Amino acid sequence: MLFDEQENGQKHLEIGLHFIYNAVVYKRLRKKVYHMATLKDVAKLANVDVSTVSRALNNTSYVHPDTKERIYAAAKELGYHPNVMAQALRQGKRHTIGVVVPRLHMAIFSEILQGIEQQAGELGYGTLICTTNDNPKTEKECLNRLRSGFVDGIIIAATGRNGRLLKDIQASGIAVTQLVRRQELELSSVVADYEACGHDAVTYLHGKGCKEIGLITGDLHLAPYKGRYDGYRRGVSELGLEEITSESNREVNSFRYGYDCANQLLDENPDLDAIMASVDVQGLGAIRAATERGLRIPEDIKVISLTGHRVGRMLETTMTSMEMPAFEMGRSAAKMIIDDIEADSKHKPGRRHLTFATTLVEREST
Amino acid sequence: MLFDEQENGQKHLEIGLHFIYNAVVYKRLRKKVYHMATLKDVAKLANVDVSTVSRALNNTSYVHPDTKERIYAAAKELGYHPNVMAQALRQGKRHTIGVVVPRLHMAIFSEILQGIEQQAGELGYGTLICTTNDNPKTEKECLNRLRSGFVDGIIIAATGRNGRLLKDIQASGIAVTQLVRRQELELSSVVADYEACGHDAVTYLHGKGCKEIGLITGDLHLAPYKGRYDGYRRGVSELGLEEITSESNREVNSFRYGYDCANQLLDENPDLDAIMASVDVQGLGAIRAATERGLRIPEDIKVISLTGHRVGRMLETTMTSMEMPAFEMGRSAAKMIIDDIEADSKHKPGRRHLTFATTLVEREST
DNA sequence: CTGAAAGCGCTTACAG
DNA sequence: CTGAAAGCGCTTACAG
Repeated sequence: MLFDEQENGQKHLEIGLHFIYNAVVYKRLRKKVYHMATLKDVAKLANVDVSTVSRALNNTSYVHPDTKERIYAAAKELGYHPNVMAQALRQGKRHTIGVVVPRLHMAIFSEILQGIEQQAGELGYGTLICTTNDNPKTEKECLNRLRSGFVDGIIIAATGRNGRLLKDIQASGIAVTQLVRRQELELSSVVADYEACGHDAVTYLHGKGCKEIGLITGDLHLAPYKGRYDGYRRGVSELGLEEITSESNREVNSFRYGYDCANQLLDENPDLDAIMASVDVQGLGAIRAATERGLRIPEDIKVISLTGHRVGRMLETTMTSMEMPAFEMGRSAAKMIIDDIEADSKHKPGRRHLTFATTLVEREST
Repeated sequence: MLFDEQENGQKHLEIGLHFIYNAVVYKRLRKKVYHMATLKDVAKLANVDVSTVSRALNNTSYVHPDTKERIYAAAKELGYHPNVMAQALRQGKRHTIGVVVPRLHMAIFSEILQGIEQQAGELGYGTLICTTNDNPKTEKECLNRLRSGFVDGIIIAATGRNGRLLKDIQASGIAVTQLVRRQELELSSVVADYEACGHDAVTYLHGKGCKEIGLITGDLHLAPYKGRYDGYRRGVSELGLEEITSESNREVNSFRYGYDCANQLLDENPDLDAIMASVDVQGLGAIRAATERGLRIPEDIKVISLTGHRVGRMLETTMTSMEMPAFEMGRSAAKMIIDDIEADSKHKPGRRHLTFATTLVEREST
């Protein structure tokens, strides 16, 4: 079989795939109960008070050079590492931001995440990542977990079903920024211009001579799908073309989704000359479906993805796509939320919405 | 140009890609200083001591039903969420495991991660993910961050350059399990049988009639590359074939790496009839290189990947690969480390090494 | 059945 | 320049 049913599911077990355990216990480790060195240990060894150690180590006020030296030596000798939980509890700041996304695998989110991590890292923040698989219940659990003291802020590509909870979280003092999906206008966001993206793509294809342009779409409750669809519709209407769309009830970010929709589009529209896929893996499915029917790409049919992902460049037929500056979007979202977190409570920057332009990158599929 | 230089780099900026800021400040939020409800607040409202609230909420000892009801009502009214930092500080357990991997994007790690997350979730643990990009310095920073109170255990696909640090961390009471790469025999591990994988692949290709089989390899300091190479060598020697390998100084987990190595192999061995790629993205590069030379796959040349990743199924020419049970490996690693964490300190299970078998999945590229 | 107290590891006014 | 003390939010023996 070509692909298995669980392509994006949790239980990924290819048929005929077995595994064996070669559990070899090499040696039983004698358990020594080590005790991570604490400030107190350092203080005792350096013969000063814990408060002095704290000040010396954090450079938070003047400490006599000699004392400082003793303290540093003691800390080094004991391999002292501050306990971040205690620091956080005391200071009310965790220097950590939570990132909640539907998925990482084969999705634009893994590119965005690199931007978030880089920017956060530069500003001294760590990230805590949760994947929801677009399940509102999972999302809710993630959010509740994060809100309970793990993070100072949350960046989320939401399902749109926990808007109330997100606003509660924001109200309780944890910064929230929406990423990719602007579901709530009351919360800050960093997104791409999906409407223009859909419009530009259909206009481009028309310019290439296409007359019957199909759109593979997704859940229109989600802003990006809605935006692309709106842009497509506007373009189609401006150009005097017919609106042709398809969707499926499979996992939306999947090869199979694109494959099924493309087949449906081709069945119902024998003269179809272009397919617009919402995301790259759908585009892969569409390319495969067209190829199986003996259609040549791009001669017989053109394929474009509306969410450029790095895989598009790596194919036998590389894929034209509308690319969003994923890395920069990640950086922006991180910057925005950290600004929020660190702002003096009297000067919170307030809600902001950022929209990035997308760019057409021509490759071989059009 | 076909691909840009930063394919796997940090600065992903496709040429000609610009972005605009449409920063629209919709409304300035009046900052209310909310104060997350604490046990104390609940206690006051329910008119009992904090200790009773704690016992009631955690079901940790009998509490009078009436009292319990008052407490539940109060907690609900205040929207109480326990502060995990405080719990962790008090209990010495964080119910969180750190996961340190080279990358998530287009790599097997994102599949493994799903297994880790599922298993951890079932056992009440969260995960904290760090990516190192195989940079030992970044890895060191990640580890130091994690060890300082964030996690109870660390699952790592290591660079192999911080072995000393890892052992220190283990010694300091934080469980450590190696994943995918068994670099240190003193630390537990969950890996696939790379040696058999390389051997089986070359044997399979020979069975298909191939006589000149090239291997695209990587950093032999890393156990998986070393293992596959050893297996390949054993196979080649058993079969009386010539050893043909190639490597490049590009980012190892990249399309370009595979593309360059395939071209080198084909330049130096005009009769080459098979290419074994270490990972799927290399395989994509090899397919592309072969196709550009007018070679047909699989008729003129066969391509196989030694690390099956979901993308292999989604291509115009689907790719044969040796697949490891990534999801199960993730589950195992999580189970193993949580067993370790929760074991009574007198009965630590000790070091264990698990090796999973890989399975050949035939597709169209061979 | 429930309260008072100690303490997890830190930071930070407050004295001196 | 440095110490003593309070407190972040919780849990858990110890009493009663």
